Amino acid sequence: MELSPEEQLKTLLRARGLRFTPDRLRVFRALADAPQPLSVPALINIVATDGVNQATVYRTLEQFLAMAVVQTVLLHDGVVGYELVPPFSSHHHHFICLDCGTIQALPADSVDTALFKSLEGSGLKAMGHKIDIYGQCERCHSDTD
Amino acid sequence: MELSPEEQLKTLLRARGLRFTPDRLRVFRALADAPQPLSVPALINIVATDGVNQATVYRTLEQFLAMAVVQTVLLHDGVVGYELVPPFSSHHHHFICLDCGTIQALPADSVDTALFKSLEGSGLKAMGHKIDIYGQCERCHSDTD
DNA sequence: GTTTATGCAAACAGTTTGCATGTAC
DNA sequence: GTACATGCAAACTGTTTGCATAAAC
Repeated sequence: MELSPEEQLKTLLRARGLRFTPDRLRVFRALADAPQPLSVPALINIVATDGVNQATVYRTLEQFLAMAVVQTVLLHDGVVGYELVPPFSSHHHHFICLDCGTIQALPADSVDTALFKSLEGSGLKAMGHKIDIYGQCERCHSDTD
Repeated sequence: MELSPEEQLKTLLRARGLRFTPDRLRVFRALADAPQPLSVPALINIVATDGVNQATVYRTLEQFLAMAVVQTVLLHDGVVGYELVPPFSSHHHHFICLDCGTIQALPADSVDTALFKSLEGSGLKAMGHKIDIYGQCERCHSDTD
């Protein structure tokens, strides 16, 4: 049977002797509900409305990172962002249009297969990755033709 | 004819009304000589031996970023690193070992070819990308066998 | 000679830490 | 009841800024 993401979080916390508290759930949900990775200030801002303290956010992120519940990604302007890792979120890549700035998710399959193939025989064992592709989306591309 | 990377930097600076100074060249060389992206403290540490001031490093990085001479990448522990962009450095991707934290450059060719192939027929036109692969390097992988 | 770059030190912002209190188990 | 989690405030670190001086052009 399948556990809900929040049940999985509870299990993971228990396995480490940590407690499943309302504040930790609030941080988790803020990340789960966000359409994009969140910077620390953005995350603090969101959960502050639920009365979660700054220090608690920092401590929680550190634990989630150690538990591999979240991962860091680089936002456009050199700021570090946090997002849930699979299976807590779906695995995908991003295509960022340099003209109009829209970001669209790319299905992971074809890219991933290609990627792992390219490492064959290298002795490297890939366990995760992050891909951002920049260019022109269909609409902007046809505009310049 | 081909200009050397340092001549190109000079030209780019001049084009913006900025000056080609010894300190800027030292920051540029530190980045060019580094086998990996450098965190700000690491970079400060390196050029400090040449007598470059902290504030100068921050100001120079900001300019290089605006000039698209450097780009930011995410280091293993959620720290932001800086590296030269092509044509100032060769185009490559990174393999980050989750065990020992070392970062190694991957030749771009095989990965890139695979990547562009995966976009065929999508209507998307890729112009640039950034790939980080996480996993175990050869040494750490054999340690756990 | 003019304009930009740099060094210094102060100001600032973001992050971490210690300790008393509250809460999950 | 015990051990962990949280809130608060102070301490700390990294980053930015203003201004006087130095250097590039």
